Amino acid sequence: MTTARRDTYTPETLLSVAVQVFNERGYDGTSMEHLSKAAGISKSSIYHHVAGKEELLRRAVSRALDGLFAVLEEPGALRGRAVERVEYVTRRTVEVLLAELPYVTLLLRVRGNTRTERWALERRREFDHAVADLLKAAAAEGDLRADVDSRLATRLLFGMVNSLVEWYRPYPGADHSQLADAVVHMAFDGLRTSTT
Amino acid sequence: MTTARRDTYTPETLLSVAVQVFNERGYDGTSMEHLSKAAGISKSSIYHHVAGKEELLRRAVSRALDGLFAVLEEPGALRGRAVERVEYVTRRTVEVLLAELPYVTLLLRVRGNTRTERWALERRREFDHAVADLLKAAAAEGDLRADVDSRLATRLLFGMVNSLVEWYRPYPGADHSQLADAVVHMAFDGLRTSTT
DNA sequence: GTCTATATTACGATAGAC
DNA sequence: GTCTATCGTAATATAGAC
Repeated sequence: MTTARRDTYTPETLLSVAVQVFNERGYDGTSMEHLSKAAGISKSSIYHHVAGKEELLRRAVSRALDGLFAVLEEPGALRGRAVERVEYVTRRTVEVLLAELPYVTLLLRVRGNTRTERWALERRREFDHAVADLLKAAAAEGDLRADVDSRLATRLLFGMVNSLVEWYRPYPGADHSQLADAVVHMAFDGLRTSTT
Repeated sequence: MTTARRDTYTPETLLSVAVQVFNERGYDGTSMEHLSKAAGISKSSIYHHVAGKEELLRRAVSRALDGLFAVLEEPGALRGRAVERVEYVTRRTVEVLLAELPYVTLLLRVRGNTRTERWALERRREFDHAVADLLKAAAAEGDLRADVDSRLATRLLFGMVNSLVEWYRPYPGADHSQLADAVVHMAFDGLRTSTT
């Protein structure tokens, strides 16, 4: 668990170490002792950079949420037919998830035990609702199946997207857009070769 | 399966209380004090029924794993075209997940911090691998898309299925087969009305 | 079977030297 | 900025009465 020590830490560089440990052991399963060993500095040195464990969590989930909400403001999410906007948001959500993998991973595992965690859950709900509205509009325009509730479809869609954090591990030169294509294709066209 | 509250606890009735608290607070975020208050007995009384916190986790994930692996032995998973077997296993997995919701929920959240958790993760991998083999066979028979890797397809499929534990809450008279239909339909035929 | 009381360790966080 | 030392609390688990 102990890693090589760096020159000096900033809140940001310390955060990257902490998030990695949080994701390996779980937030509640990670002690300040675990963090200090992973960072190569003492427990008290960590408190020089951040107020405590929960601030590290807050910084991490904030970064993830900022990335996700920014997608909703991009032109591709605001213009065109609803179905195209849904596909765009889905694809970009995958890309943000992969680009900010450790931070989004931590966000998706928050349980709600502290105020910070409950705030994160609330913001996630806002994001999901925005996408659910898009799905509903796409169904109303006749481009998406109307026999499945939009809320259910959104949940299944993001269940699939979010599950990427459970197994995807980046490698040098990884092509995120290709994986995003596969996810969008499966979500909108399904696994089967021909519809029955 | 009896759910009636008894005068005194057995390991099984205590387990149902513990699993509920584990799922609300997370396993690591749950103390024996939390469990004792939820069960209405003292901490030391819990130790009369089980050896400790980890035994409760082991019993819970074992129950979930037994339910999932049993699906693979059912006739529908062993006979017929591969694509039909995949659909059958998917549908039955959803049904087992919903029938044993608290136990499967806990299983899907283990991180691997203890030996019990690592054993659970290993068994989950075995299950996923069995389904990936089925998917590969279905693609080889031409019934499933061949342009998506079978392991990737399996991961996305079960990402969607497993995400049910994040939001589904049972209610009296709930129709699990209907939800299972919706999941299978979305996974195999997609969200779109017409393929492009 | 359940309780109170307690042993023992681990945890988050702080104090103060350098 | 980092350290050692430590505080106060909360954790898992046990002892022994009833």
